[in-house]
Amino acid sequence: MSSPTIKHQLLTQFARLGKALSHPNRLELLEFLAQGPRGVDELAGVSGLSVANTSQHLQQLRQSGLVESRRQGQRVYYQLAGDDVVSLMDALRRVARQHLPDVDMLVRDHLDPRDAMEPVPLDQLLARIRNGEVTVVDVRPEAEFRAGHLPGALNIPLEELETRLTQIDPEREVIAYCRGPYCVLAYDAVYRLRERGYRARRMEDGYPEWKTAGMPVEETG
Amino acid sequence: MSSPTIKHQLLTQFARLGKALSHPNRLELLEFLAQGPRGVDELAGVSGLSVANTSQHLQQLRQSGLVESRRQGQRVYYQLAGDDVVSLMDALRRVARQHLPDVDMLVRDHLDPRDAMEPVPLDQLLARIRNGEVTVVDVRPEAEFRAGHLPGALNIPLEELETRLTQIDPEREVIAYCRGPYCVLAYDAVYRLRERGYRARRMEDGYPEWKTAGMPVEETG
DNA sequence: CTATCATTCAATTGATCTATTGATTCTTGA
DNA sequence: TCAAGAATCAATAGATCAATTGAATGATAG
Repeated sequence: MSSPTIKHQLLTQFARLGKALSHPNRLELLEFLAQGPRGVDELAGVSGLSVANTSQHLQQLRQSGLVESRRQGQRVYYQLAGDDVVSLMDALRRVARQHLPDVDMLVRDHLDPRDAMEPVPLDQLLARIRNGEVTVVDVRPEAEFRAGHLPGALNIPLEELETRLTQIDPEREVIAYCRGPYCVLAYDAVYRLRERGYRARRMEDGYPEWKTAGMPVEETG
Repeated sequence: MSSPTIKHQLLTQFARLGKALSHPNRLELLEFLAQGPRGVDELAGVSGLSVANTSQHLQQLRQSGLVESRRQGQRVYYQLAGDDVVSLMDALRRVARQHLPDVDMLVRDHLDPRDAMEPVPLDQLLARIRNGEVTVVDVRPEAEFRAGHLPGALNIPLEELETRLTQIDPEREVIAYCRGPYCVLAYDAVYRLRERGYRARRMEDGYPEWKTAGMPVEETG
């Protein structure tokens, strides 16, 4: 061994990252943060955790280098440390899907059946948006939509889908998207739209991946 | 929340993967396994762990889906579950390097100074090997070399480097490689060769990445 | 300066993880 | 069938981690 000490130090550091990814609550927080910066209470709200607990998990994430925080007024905003964190989570999901039978089963049983309709790849979609061929529907809650969305997207949170169907042209194809590849919102939306006769498909991946891929977005700053 | 149960189940499964990556010894085992299949006692030997401990870590890795095992005779061989596992580890290293100051410091202080010489990218190297322009030196132990190596590579384990210098043509450029991007063996080799006046450079990444990239290899067996 | 809100800290308990030890299973060769 | 090597299993003690609780900090509005 040329330098076991350095090697071990490096491995210990890498393991810190793994530890950060080893708790479901932290992974959920990372998924929310992939949407964009969020405050602590906001994150506590959507994840159903106590504020103190959320804060502690976020600090672990910060110490592991996955997220950063900045203070703005009396609240603290957390955000992913970089796009490579999104890539890391993608790699994690891909391996899980590929090699954990339980994951494959969950996805197959609960998500895939609704998705016999193949998802639309990002790059193809951009061209069709510019041609005005499709109606892009963002089914996330309004707050997330406001923080950033696809160009020309129509925001219809899932709960309002039935009541706002009239806003969607039945002649044009509908592309729904939400938070990410395993976000069920878009699946649900496509499912319900198809039930009503719309030609609906799901966008492959979600908003964070779209943005990470360098595609144009509309942001409210 | 459309289906919190499924979501939570998925996150829990993803967390299993993170847990597998949360201990330095397991990461080290994964790095060795990235070289190719290995027996338990072999892994225990190179990692310095007891056989029982090694076995238990390997079983955790297997349960997390990262590695597979098969019995051959009286010994059990473990191997990575797929190339996506290598990608996952790459993503992990990249994020660590980017966002953990300690890692960047370690790499900068101990590895980078020896590497002012820029590493050779994989794709460029292949062409130069075929032209016969370079001497490719594999500095890993002989056992690992035998399991698989770059086409035409010369195996000179680091300890034997000084005694076998005569086998290297001083006129041709030397490209050294070993186990991976953070393997210190190749750094050491380049450093020592340069001390003696050779034109030596390091291959970017190591044998596992080369093989994963679909490049040609020579395998025994 | 005080009251209030958002966040963090500190301390506790119960749960999970790790390395070691010694016994056990499984396979091969005699 | 028996003995030996390889790997796993089972049980233990020490360490680390997670969620809760209540107190403490930091920033803003009045």
